[in-house]
Amino acid sequence: MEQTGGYAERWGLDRILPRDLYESLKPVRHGPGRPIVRSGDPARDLLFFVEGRAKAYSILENGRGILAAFYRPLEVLGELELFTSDTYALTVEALTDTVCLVLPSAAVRASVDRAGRLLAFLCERLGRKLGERAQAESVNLRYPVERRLASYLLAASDPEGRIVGTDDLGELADFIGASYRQLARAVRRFRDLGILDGTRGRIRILDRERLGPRAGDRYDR
Amino acid sequence: MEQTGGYAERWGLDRILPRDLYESLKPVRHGPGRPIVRSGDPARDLLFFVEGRAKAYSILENGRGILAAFYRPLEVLGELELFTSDTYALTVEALTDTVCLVLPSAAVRASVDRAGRLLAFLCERLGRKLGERAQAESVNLRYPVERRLASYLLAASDPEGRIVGTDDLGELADFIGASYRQLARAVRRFRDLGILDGTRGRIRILDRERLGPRAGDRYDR
DNA sequence: CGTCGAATAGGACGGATGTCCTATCGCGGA
DNA sequence: TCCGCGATAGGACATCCGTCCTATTCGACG
Repeated sequence: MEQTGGYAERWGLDRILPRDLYESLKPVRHGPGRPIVRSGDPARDLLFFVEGRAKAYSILENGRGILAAFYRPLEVLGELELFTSDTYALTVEALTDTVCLVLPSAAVRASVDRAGRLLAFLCERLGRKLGERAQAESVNLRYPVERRLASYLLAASDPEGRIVGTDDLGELADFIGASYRQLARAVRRFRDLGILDGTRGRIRILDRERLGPRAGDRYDR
Repeated sequence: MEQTGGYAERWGLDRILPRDLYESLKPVRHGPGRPIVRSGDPARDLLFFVEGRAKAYSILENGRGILAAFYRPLEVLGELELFTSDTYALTVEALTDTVCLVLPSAAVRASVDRAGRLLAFLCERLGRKLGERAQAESVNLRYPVERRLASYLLAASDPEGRIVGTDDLGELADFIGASYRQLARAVRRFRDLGILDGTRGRIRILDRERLGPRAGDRYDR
């Protein structure tokens, strides 16, 4: 059963999955730029994202996108759709080489009575995601871009100022729901203040301290 | 055990709850304007909202609010926090006389192994809420207020044009993430076009057909 | 019926944001 | 090294939007 390369144990999936489900886990790999699940495709699987980085997004009718989240292990994909929907809501795209352990959704639904731990785990993840989305929505909707940028940088950087999420302005614009142009203006102001640095669509934090007062509510509360 | 007034059976809670949890359900009533749960309070209970109407909202540091949802039975409150958080994220306020059947969260957490059906049910509700929030966020963030108004009216009205959600412009402004003023401008334009009617902060749909082309993505997909 | 007060409708203005477009930059190839 | 192309930085402008303020309206009450 080491076809899952030890990932299942490392992330404790052996403790939350009934034995039969645990044994039916299958690893699936995707390289950078490849879609792991695609919005609108039949939601047949529940996936445990155990290796690499990925981003989740959706595209609206008017062609504009929302970058919903950046994923790193451990993450679950397809849990939103498990009891709710036939098709995936978001496209999740690998940013690096990734590994997912895959379980057919139908098998999970069929073992509800034995899968209390798994379902509790999924409730926890869903609760967390819902909380995060609600918070991000509020911030995106109720603060100007400059404050959103400050919020993001605080939420996505460590104390030394290294950015954990994305430092790509294009992606960031989609994430905080702004145009590239407007985000660039905010970056410019922060650069003039000596808070940020960077060129060619990338940014670097110079003075994390001074971001706080400019941030308002944060994305990660 | 008819202290729950038949609500538990009507909504099928007897089929998803283990016997001991089912028997510990307690009805709680709240009148209009009363908070059912308050943002920031300890999240001690899981509540089944079985009677009346309510609204859920949060307030940001800058004093601005987000109206997250309107609830009518059957709805679940506190499921987001069940495995995730110590405190309620949103304030839920009764709009009419309401009844909730209440279960201590700790009791639910303690019966994970027996509560597969309940947890599956909660996963379904969470998945639905998450999907709805994500969709609403996208629309709010990526379309101008006029299109959001059209989207809302389509999502919240029946084919004859009766509004199911709120017809109060103040509440609606919070819900779609706009200022009252800006929403009023959009209402004005639609009124000039003969699509809407109404005064004193209330609206009525005259011509539902013509909303479609003005809507873009909808809140309820 | 007239008056008063609270709430609504709408004007004025400035700021925030998006779109479009151009100048500039950086890198790869000749 | 120089040239050319794709990408980035930033200007110009129109629109969307929020805040502030005032006129108007509706209803309650005398």
